[in-house]
Amino acid sequence: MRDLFLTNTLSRKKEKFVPINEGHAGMYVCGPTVYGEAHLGHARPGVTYDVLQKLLRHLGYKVRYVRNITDVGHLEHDADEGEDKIAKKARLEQLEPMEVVQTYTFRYHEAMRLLNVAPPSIEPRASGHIIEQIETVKKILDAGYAYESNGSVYFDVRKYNEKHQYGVLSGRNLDDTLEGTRSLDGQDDKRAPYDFALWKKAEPQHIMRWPSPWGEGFPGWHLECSVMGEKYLGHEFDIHGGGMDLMFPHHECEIAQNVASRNTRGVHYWVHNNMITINGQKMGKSLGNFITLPQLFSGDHPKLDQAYSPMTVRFFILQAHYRSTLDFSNEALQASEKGLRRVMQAYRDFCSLTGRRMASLPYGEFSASIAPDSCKADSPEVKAVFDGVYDALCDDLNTPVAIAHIFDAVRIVNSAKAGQTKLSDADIEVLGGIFDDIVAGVLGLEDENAAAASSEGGRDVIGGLMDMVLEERAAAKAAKDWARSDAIRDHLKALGITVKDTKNGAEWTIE
RNA sequence: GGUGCUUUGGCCGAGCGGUUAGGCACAGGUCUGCAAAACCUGCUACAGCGGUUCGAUUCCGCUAGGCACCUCCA
Repeated sequence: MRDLFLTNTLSRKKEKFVPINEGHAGMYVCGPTVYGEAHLGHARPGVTYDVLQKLLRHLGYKVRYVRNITDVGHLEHDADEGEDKIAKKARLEQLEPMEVVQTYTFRYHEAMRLLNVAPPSIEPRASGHIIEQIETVKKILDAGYAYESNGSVYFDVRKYNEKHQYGVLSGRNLDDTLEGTRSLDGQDDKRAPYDFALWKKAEPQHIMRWPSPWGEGFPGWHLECSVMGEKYLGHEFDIHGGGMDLMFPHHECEIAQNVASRNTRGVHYWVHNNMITINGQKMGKSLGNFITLPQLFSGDHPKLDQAYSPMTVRFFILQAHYRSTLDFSNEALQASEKGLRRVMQAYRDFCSLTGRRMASLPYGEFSASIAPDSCKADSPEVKAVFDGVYDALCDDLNTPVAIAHIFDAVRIVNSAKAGQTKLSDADIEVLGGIFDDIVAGVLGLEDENAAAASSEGGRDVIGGLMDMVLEERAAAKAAKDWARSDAIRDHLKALGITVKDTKNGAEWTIE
């Protein structure tokens, strides 16, 4: 099996991925808190870990991918009167909290589906694991790393830090943390400002509440990931992903909870994606500078010059390394749109040239037609593409470099199409594998044109009609009736069909 | 204030002690009734100042700018 290297936040270094169980990979990723529309920022982890998951599968691992839905416990502030995000939204919109959860879970799924982000193996919800969370709180209390206070239970960070290291992940020590922690009102129940809630007492007006040994309440935000990760992936598992902004305190608390409740940090590889910025600033809810995914897809936002297709957004994200910030701009998105079009056009041309079919991957599936560790290509150029693509992807998921090599493949295909070069059968097989397994499979780029034209067998009907129309135009051209042939082309253009004349006759694509 | 990251050509964005990343845009050419696409060619940058080195965009130091986390955030 080809070696995969990942940057582990714990060591701040690239490490070779060695799974706990050979041939298997367990991965947990922090999903959304479903109290609002998903925005461009949410697309980044969605796409990043989708690619990681698909790469692992392509390399031969059996993957269990768990991505949670946070539907309770995520507070506005860490203060006691901080309101639950879901409950607040429910109050504002006069809905049941679970109506809010349902609405935005559905919309999140819809956005992910459009981005061709495969659904996880398991998508657990915090509210569905209250019992398990209560059990974990008990264990932490029993271990002496938590205390009850006025109906709430808090994690005793100082006590924990005596034996263990609070801050291993984010690289800070307790004194730094103390120095930076603001004193918020309403924290009287806590012994120290950096202590965090495992269980919160529900105030009388609080709707989402569950009985517990400490009275009616609800679980603290950090708890769900520890609990559900353990439940579905085991005491220890391989990979935990999430946004860099979750590193502290969320993931730090997760590690502390794991150690306190089950005596292990639990996670072997911590992977963190960087943020998407706009005008150099983090795109986020609190700054209000976000563009939602539906807005992006429709173009309906003052900052958008045009609509951008889901695949353009996906390609845009993949053109930067996941650990770098990525700045949103119309220019950058437009460049991605054109670059993507070039890749997909070459993929289409490659298929028609060689009589292959484009990989049509049902939602969530991936392709594995070539072996990642043996390249049978004849030409050095094709070999270089193969090596370049796999080396890049296995080197900490370097998608921008992989894409750079895919553009080399595009050039190879275009040269062949122009009759400038010939491809051997072996070269065709390797290139086919690159397109099917990597472009369509791992990177998850699908042909939006083909999808439109081929829906429900429409391609055959449309194809027949197009043959008819283009024959008509060819006849006009033969008679040098340029007005007529241009009129046909203009008319089709107005319908969203672009016609290009090539040496081999007219070609058409639907926008 | 604490901690960490970052500064690449017109734009986006990789990378790294000695190599042209790549895309977009731009210019010229080939092809073409026109258009589009494609192909070929051109465009060689790494904030500033020092240092280490045979050699630095890449390592070290300083200066300046930017960002993130420390409070909810993907």
